[in-house]
Amino acid sequence: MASTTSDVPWLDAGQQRDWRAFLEGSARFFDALGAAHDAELDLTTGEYSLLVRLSEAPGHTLRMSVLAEGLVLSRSRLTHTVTRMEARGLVERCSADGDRRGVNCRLTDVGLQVLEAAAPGHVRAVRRLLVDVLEPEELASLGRIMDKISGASLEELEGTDRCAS
Amino acid sequence: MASTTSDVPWLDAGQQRDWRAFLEGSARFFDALGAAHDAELDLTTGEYSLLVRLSEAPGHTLRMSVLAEGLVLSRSRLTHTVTRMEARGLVERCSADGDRRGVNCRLTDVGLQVLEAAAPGHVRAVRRLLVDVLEPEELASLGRIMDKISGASLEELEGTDRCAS
DNA sequence: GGTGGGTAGTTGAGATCTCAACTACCTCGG
DNA sequence: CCGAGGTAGTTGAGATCTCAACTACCCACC
Repeated sequence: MASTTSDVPWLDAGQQRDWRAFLEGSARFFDALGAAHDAELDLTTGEYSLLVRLSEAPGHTLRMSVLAEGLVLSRSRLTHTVTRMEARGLVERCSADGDRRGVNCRLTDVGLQVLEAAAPGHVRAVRRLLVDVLEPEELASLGRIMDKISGASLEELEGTDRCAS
Repeated sequence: MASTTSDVPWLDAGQQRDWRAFLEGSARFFDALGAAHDAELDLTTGEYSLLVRLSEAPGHTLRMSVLAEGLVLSRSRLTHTVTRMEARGLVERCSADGDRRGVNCRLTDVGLQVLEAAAPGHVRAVRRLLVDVLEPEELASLGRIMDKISGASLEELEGTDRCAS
């Protein structure tokens, strides 16, 4: 884009390069990670993340809304995903404690087994594509930087329910 | 995940944190960027990127395969996307020069106008969510790091056609 | 000069995602 | 109590994406 119209703070060449590197790098990374999952695992990356969250939760159980927020999924998308995973027996819904609107999602034994079977392949892929590609201090920088980015986006969408519609 | 099974090089706590920061940060960022596009622009982020590529190409024209590779899209997805954009008059297909299998995609005048109308809002969002959030040297680091990540993923998928099926 | 193997792009059906209702519940003020 | 307004989750229809054929073409070798 030529920067003819003024009063818009265009990006300079370096910013442009860096931003595009981010755009392209994440696209390629998530694409390659997805390909690795397709090739050797029975779970998409999204399903895997969902199971991981549950496996870390007390009682292997989490409220739908907590899952949605944590996984950066819309409520609707989570509903559909959980429905599919429930049909496969990986996960089950149970009504929540006090609030009768709430629904809990619980990891089943089968789900745990599937997760454990998938974990090595997943971790190998994350190493191959990310962790082992960077110097330790680069990985740490990436972590710090991405936290800042998370923060800014979170702030922008607070109040809104982009991922909670 | 507890790391009981051995012989898999699990991530240590720091690596885990950094990797998850990347995962969550990109998800939140692209979600927020998409929301910004929805709110003020007539183009999704993907459509915007496609128009940008064309606008930078000689003759505002690019081969489908080049577009697909550059945008990290499968051939099939690009076909569908271009079909929809062509129906909106943003872009047009024309048969390529020497190779009669090839198809060129060209930016139309309308497409250029729409792109120019969208650019300020897009750039503002990228600033707000990324560029202005980071110190200049952080943005530069991010760029370098993401280039390395791109490289690793590209290497992994070379030969394969994950994004060219 | 034709045949085998590759490349470019498309197609359509099924899977997934989005968006806007919609149900059911909670909460709080009056 | 009851009603208004908010929250949790679901639903279904339409949009989009994926995957596996499929068409058309190029190339190189015999």
